Amino acid sequence: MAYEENKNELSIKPIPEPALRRLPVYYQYLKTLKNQGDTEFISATQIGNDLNILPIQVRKDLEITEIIGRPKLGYKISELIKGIEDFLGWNNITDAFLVGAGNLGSAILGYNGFREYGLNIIAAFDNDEKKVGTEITGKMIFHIDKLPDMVKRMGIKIGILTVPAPYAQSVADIMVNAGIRAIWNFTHVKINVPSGVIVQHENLASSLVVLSKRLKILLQNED
Amino acid sequence: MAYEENKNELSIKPIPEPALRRLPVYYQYLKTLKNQGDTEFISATQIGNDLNILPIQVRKDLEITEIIGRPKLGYKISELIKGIEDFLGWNNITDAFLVGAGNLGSAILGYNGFREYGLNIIAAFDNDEKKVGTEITGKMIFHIDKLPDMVKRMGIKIGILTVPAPYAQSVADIMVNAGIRAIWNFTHVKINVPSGVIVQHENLASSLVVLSKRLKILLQNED
DNA sequence: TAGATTGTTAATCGATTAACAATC
DNA sequence: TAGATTGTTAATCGATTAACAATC
Repeated sequence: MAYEENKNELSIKPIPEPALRRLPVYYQYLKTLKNQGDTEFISATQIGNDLNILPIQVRKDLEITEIIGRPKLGYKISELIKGIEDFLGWNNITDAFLVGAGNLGSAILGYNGFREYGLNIIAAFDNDEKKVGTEITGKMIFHIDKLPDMVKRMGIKIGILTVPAPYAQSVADIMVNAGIRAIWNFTHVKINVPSGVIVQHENLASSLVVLSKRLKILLQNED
Repeated sequence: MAYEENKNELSIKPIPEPALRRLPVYYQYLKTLKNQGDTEFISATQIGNDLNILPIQVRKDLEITEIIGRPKLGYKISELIKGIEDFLGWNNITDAFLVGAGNLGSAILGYNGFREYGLNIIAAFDNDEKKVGTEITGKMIFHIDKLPDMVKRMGIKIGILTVPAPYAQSVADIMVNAGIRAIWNFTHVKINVPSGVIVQHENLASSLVVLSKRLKILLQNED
């Protein structure tokens, strides 16, 4: 019947972004639990306590991994970890390039933790001849002119943008023309890209505003 | 009458966090407009077009600054800028300390843009004797042992945490004991603080997950 | 067994979007 | 004046939270 069409297996249910953002938090927590190694199962109640999230929200969030728990026992830790990895596709690592090997760029290059989340930054680019040809924490720095060729040859889809603000748009243009489909933008400049290209803007000013408003309210309530 | 009590001037209406996060985006945009200097007024329609936000949402967001626009004309740019500054308290600058003068810490120290958003990082701390006593982009590096005294003497309320993950919790404890009330946490470790202290966790893994899911969906829809 | 915890269905809450009279 | 744009009130949408039977 027509009204049952959307019940079929292929219908893609949209994943709420807030839940998506919480998954890596659970993941890191579960990894720690597993390393401690003193329990095989964990309840949503316990996770919620430790992470300051309501248990019902924990259950809802974990539901999207399609891992099922057992009443009374909770969830099997190893299953949950595997479930999150599978859902987020962390088994097959995605390669990325970074452009702008300044302090922030170097910090990101040096932080190998993203590999755990399926992202491998394989090289960096800069226009500073002094940096070109050197390595930062094991990653080669190439001249920005080499980017288009290398993106095409290696089929790179993700670019990390850590250049000074005035260069942000022009470097983004180079990325897009080369075939980059997703830009992780760490500059505080809004960049324009054609449709079919994603920009994830890491907006520190927004976070700062939230922090200082919360602090202000906190301090106000004290006097 | 009792039922009118919550209508009084003093009742604090909660500010939706999503709207709060968008304010700095409008602010940066308006500053650029002002510098170009070719218009005195701007409509929500125009802002929405340029920023890819629905005009009605722009109006709702700007409403919280209590700046009123004029039908047909729009909002006066200079009033909006002032309105956002006032609402977010950017006139009186807040001082902050940063702990952990590695690459990421240095990047944040070197980025003077936060002063525009009311935050002034006045010094940094580290436990590396080689760094102590030196300056990074004009900011002195002190030994971490000096932190408690200086926090108390200067009445610092905000601490920025950019130490390696294993030190995150213990440094946070030092901050809290010293009197820090808000911690901007750039490590990927969840830290525990007593009530009355705020933690703003800058979770890059969450952003990365959103970016890669969106990219995956984009690429899937192409074949 | 009794009690804790699950998955599921329903209720609530808050943010986004729509509708529209007022107006420069 | 006519039309674009405002502020405000109402409708929609989606995420969070509550309720509860099923169950190890």
